[in-house]
Amino acid sequence: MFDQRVPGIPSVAPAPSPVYVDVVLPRRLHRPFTYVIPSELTGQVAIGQSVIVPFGSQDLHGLVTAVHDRLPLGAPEQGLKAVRALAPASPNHLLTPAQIDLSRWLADRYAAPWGQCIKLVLPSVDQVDRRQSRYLPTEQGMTTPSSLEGLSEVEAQVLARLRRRPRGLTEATLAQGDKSRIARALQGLIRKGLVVHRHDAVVPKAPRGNRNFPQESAQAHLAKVTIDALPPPPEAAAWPTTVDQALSQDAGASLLLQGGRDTRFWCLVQAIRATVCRGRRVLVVTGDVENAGRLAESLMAVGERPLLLHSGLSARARTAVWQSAQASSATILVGTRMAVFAPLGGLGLVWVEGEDDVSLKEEQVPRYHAREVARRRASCDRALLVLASSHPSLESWAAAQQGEMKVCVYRASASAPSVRVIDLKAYAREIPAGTLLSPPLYEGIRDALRQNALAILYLNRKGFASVLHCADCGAMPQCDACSVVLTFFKRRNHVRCHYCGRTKPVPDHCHQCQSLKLEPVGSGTERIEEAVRRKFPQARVGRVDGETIRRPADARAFNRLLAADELDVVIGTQMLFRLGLQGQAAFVAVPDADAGLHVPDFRSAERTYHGLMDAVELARPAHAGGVVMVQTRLTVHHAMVALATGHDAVFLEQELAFRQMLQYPPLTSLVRLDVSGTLEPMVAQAADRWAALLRAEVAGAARLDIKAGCGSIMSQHAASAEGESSTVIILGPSPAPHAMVRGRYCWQILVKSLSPEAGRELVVRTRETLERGSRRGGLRFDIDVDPIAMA
DNA sequence: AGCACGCCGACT
DNA sequence: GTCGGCGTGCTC
Repeated sequence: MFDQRVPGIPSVAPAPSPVYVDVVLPRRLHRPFTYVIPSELTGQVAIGQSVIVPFGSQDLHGLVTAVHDRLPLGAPEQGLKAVRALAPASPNHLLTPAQIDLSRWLADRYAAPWGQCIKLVLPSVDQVDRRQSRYLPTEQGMTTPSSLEGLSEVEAQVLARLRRRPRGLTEATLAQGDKSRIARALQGLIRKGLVVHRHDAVVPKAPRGNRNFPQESAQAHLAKVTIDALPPPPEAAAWPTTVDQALSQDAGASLLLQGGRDTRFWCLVQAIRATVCRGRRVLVVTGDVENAGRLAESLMAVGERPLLLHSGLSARARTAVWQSAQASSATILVGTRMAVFAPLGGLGLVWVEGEDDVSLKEEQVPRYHAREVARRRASCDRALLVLASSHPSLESWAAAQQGEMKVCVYRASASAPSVRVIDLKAYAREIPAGTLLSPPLYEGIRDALRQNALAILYLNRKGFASVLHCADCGAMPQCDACSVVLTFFKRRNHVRCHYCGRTKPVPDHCHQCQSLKLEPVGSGTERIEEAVRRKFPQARVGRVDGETIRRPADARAFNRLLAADELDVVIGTQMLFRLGLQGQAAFVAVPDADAGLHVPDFRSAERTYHGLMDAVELARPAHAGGVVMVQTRLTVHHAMVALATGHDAVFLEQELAFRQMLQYPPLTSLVRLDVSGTLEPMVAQAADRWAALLRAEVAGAARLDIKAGCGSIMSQHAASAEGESSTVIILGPSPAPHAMVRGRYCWQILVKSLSPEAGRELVVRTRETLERGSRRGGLRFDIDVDPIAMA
């Protein structure tokens, strides 16, 4: 069809139609695969097009990333398969250049296979409906008497069933109940030529209906008027002007917004209106499903019509939302992490709500951080990026300090409760063993009960490790090199650093105060609930944690209980902050604020501080009697000082200084490498090999630097000690904190580097060499760029 | 990633 | 002997 040469005119190199395509498949594969374009598809295959290709024994949707008119380098010369079909010409199967770029960026940024990244920008590539493939008896299978063949019992049964249904049966129908047995029999029958497996590569049906919008509340129209008329909260008076200026900048500005939940929501509504006025679209991303739902509902209540996208929706519902976003029928989309890839064009505002939330980081490959993707999307569309939270992440705050974004702090001082930091050491003798109930805490609860008001106890015991601490001063032994808490191994009687893997004998005295009372901590918090119940037998006590609140329905039930005034004291973990109890408690206590510091992670102080801030937010304003008590043995810790004085900057500046001193993010860039497999010695050996490879590369680069530059010769010793002079530092390998996960042994290596690219590039290069070697023992090599926690 | 194939132990 | 569980290697 393309080859319409006019006869008579000599064929002077007519632009040849491409004959080969590179296809990226939605699998964990690092390279594209080359296919032949069959003659009937000549001229119809373009970059960005989704195609159906045979891959092994299955048919897959893949994405065309390149077209060639001759065999591309590296492709096998024979045995190439042909593209089976084009995916239907629906927007569902066509990536825009922007989406291709985003997926490519993601693959580079997070050292992830491109195919996996494409799944995020085009979820429907993964949906070739396998249930539509059918098994059919062949002619031979229809005619041969089954008794004659060497068939197993199951094979004979399956063949008999298929003979009765010459149009074939789907695997789902055939394999009811007994999957693998029948699948195996089918393979046997196929091998014997009695059955064929036919893939019609049917594309999933287009979803019906337009129920993608959350229910509109009856008062929405009225509400819109109300909020417009509502004066801005005094602390955020400057916001409308700030947003207006930011939106007017053509380059795409970034703002770091810090404030309470209600203030932030007001700011969001203002920003949305200003953006929509300019004819541009809005993407709002937040950490958890409930919050996304709540935001969407609140936006509905003020008259907006956001699309809602999160992992709680069915695949079909998600596809529908995706289509609506692409079809431009919506201007606002609210959702969780995954929503940051929604195909919403012409963005004017990208809002990350709760930008410090760790759930914005995906823990599966590709291990992206939605905040970073949001940044990328905003910059591609020259949109305004707003990172909003009650307490900024250190990353974002440092970026603001560097002048990369403007900071807007809208704190309503009037709504702050009175905060008291209690020194547990001072009450050591008065506290019943293991209960942590100091006299002031006890009084606080009693006062709240007397007023018939709510008391909340926040127990931060997430990710507890076995750690030693000094009973006198509260200090915890740390790794000299990594400055993270050392984990205590009782059986081996040693302490170990999870970052660099070094072990030491258990120290016999505290380095801070020379006390000899170093003891393991960790069990005290469990007894608090019991102690509260015993001390206040008349109080109605409720517990909120991962066990009591499993589903959103549980949270609603709990809220109903509270609303009906059925609870006096609520004890809980971070889960407390998701219930929307902000500003409701007369008394909030944190019996053991240090608990969060017992996590061997350089971010443990930041997490602890954020948890404490969230706890403070649960209390009423001081003028309404709101009191917060925070108990600690580390009263001089910057988190406690910041909390006691109410000056965020105390914490942020001090913490940033620590990170700088110890070369942690945000001042350096971190990559965690996971080596896992079924045989421990092989895993350990492979991890050693990778670390050695990395060190060799680093040393090689350092030698080059020396030759080129200063000429001073680094001694062997200094080189192997990886001194400050090096821009890349390799820590480990060490067994992962949870050394065995699902029968696989895990080891990890940390790569610290001054430039993010240097670390990433080094890691990717060495993985290639490593994977070229043997892959026995089920070894896997995973890369986590900017890890948020140790695995 | 997902699938087939092959080897091995448990059971009819 | 058959069944089904894993470990291993391959996919244009």
